Amino acid sequence: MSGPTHIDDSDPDSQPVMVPPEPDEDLDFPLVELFFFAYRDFIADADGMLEEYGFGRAHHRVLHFVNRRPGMVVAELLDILRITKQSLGPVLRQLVESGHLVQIAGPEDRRQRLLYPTQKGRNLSIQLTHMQSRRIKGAIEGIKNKDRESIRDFLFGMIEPEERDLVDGLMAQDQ
Amino acid sequence: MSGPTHIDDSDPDSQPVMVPPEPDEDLDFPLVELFFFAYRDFIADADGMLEEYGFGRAHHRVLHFVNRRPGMVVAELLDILRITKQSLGPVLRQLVESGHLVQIAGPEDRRQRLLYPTQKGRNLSIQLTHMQSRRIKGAIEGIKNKDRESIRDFLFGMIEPEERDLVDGLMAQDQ
DNA sequence: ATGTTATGTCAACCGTCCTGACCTAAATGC
DNA sequence: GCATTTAGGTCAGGACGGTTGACATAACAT
Repeated sequence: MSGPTHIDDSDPDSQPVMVPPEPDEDLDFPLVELFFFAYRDFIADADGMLEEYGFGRAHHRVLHFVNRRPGMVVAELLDILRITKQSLGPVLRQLVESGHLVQIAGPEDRRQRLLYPTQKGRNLSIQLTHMQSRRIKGAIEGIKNKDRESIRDFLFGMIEPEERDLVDGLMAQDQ
Repeated sequence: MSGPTHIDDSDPDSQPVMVPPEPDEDLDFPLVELFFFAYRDFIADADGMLEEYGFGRAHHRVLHFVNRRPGMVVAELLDILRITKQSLGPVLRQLVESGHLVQIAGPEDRRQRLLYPTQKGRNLSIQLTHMQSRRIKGAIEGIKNKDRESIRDFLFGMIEPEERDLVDGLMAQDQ
C-alpha cells in the first residue's frame, strides 16, 4: 500500500525537494558562488609554486605578512592571521630553517622575536604576490568601467566592521 | 673578530631584509590582502551557524550545490568541488544521516545516486546563502557607482579561463 | 622578590583533503 | 550470454592546518 515501513514516508521533512530555490532578491546565488570560485583560483596560483618548497597556505600567509611589514613581532602576526601560536609554531620554524625568514631579538624588549624576511624570502614572496596581482589586473581590465577604487571599496566592505581598523593599519604604509 | 662561526654572516641571503617592498605597479598589495580578508569574513558568517550542527565548510559546499541544483548526481558534485569521492564520502553520509539530504536511485540509470535536499536541508542552505548575500549587498551599497554587474564581471574574471564554462553552466538557470 | 608578558613546546585531537586498493550493482558492447 | 566498463561506496594510511590545555623559559615590571 504505502512504502516500506522502515522509511517514514509520512514525515514531510524527509521528502526530497525537487525544485531549485525560487528567485529571491535576498539570495544572491551568482555573487555568492562567483566569490567562492574566484577565491579558489586566486590561491591556486600560489599553491603550485609553494608545493616546490614543500610549503602550504599557512607558509604563504606568514611569508606574505612578514615581507609586507618586516620587523613584525610574533604577537602581531598571530593577531592578523587569527590563529594560535601552537599552529604558527611549526610553520615559522620551517620558514626559518629553509632560510626564508630570520628571527631577531627585539632591541628594546628582548623577549620579542622580530621577524624579517631574508632576500630569499623576499624574492619568493614578491613572486607570489606578482602572480596574484596579475590575475587581479586581468579581472579589472575585463570590467566595463575599469574602476579599481570600486573593487577596493567592495572588498573592504566585505570585511567585518570591527576588523577594518586592523586592515586599514596594515595598509597605511601605501598611500 | 667576525661573528660566531656556526652562523654564516658572510652569506648575504641569510641577512634580514629590513625594508618593506618598494611600490611596484605589478604588486597590488592592497587588493591581494583585501581579497584575503574579505573571503575570510565571507565564510566566517556561515562557520558559526554550521558549528551548531557539527558541520564544517565541506558540508556547507555540498549542501549549497545540491540545493542549488536538486537532482545532481555524485559525479557532477565531485566535478564542481574538485575533490575525490573518498573525501566526499563521510560528508555526504553525515548530511544524509542528519536528514538534510536524500539520495535517490536514478530513474534511467539506476547506478546513479540523485542528490536532493530535504526541506530541512533547503531551509539551512537558504539561511546560509541569505547571510552571505546580506554581506555582499552591504558591500555593494558602500561603493560609489553601485554597479553589481562590475563586481560580477570582476569575480568572473578572477576565475581560471578553463573553468568559466563550468561556472557559467551552473548559473545558466538564473537569467 | 614576585608577578606578568612574549614566546616556545609537548600532547592529544579534529576536519578536510590525498593516494591506493578493493567491492557491488548496473549498464553496455560484443 | 558474457565480458567489460561505469557509478558509486568503502577501508587503510597519511598529510596538513587548525584547535585546547598544560607547562617552561627568559625578560620586563613593580
